[in-house]
Amino acid sequence: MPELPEVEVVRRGLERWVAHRTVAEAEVLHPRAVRRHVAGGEDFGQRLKGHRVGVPSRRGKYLWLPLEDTGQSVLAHLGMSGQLLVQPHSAPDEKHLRVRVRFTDALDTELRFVDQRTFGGLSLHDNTPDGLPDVIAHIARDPLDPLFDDDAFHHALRRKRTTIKRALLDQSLISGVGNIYADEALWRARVHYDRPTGGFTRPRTQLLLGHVRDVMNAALSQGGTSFDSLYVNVNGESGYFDRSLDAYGREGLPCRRCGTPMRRRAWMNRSSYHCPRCQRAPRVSS
DNA sequence: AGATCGCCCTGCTTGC
DNA sequence: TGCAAGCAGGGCGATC
Repeated sequence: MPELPEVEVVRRGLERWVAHRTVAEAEVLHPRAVRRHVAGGEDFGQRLKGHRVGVPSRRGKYLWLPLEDTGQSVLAHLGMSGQLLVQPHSAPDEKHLRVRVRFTDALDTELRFVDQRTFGGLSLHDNTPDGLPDVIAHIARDPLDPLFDDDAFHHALRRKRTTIKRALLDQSLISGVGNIYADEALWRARVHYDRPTGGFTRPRTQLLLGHVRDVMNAALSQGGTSFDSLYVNVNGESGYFDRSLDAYGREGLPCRRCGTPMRRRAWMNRSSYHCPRCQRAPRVSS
């Protein structure tokens, strides 16, 4: 499940292996992969053809490839199971290959979007004056963005009548945090997922943000070293995703701080993992 | 209008 | 053994 660090690893791979190449042909093999492109797969391919790719950018879990001199970008979201792979032409098609992009140069590689569960996809959008695809203008900056405003985040938290894990997953408040890193950061900060945000003090917000950044940077430093030249996103198969987790997936296992068995709770159609001792539930649970 | 919920999708795991 | 249900879950649109 790619979250910010995994997507950033992909972005770096694309910057190295795809930037500044000109599209010869884009082939859509599954319509759902480009469902956000209303005009359809054929049109999507035609519009990429002949354009040069600029430097890939990222905000939260979204990444995009600017198409130079068009004012547009190819936006990508990996969803649950998406991968962007740079493969030799001769590599056999992956079972869940959805989109293939070939380039005009003589390098023997092509870009492939592979996605088993098809929650992810590619689409083409106009850029805002900031160079951001217009459809993600509502996505907040992510906590590794130098322009992320800690103080504004704190005030937004206090304004919202919600609980802390919901807030961490709200991409309009802070982007790039998914279920896994939310649980990890909350465990590190010793905060229960159902704690109301209205009562957060400035130091408590700062502490939590620090842990969010720590856990993401740790994952990033692992991921940054484990992909090779032709495999941009390994998505769980070869190393960077098996980083040590302290909370997520550890139901029944001893808390690494206090030894108390970790708990899993059904939460918003998914799971929340926490230590019942280190992360005390609020008195009035919603 | 802000908060909440259901749905999209496929493969692996679990249980009867 | 075989099938069905459960589970993984980000984001968007509908609904309250």
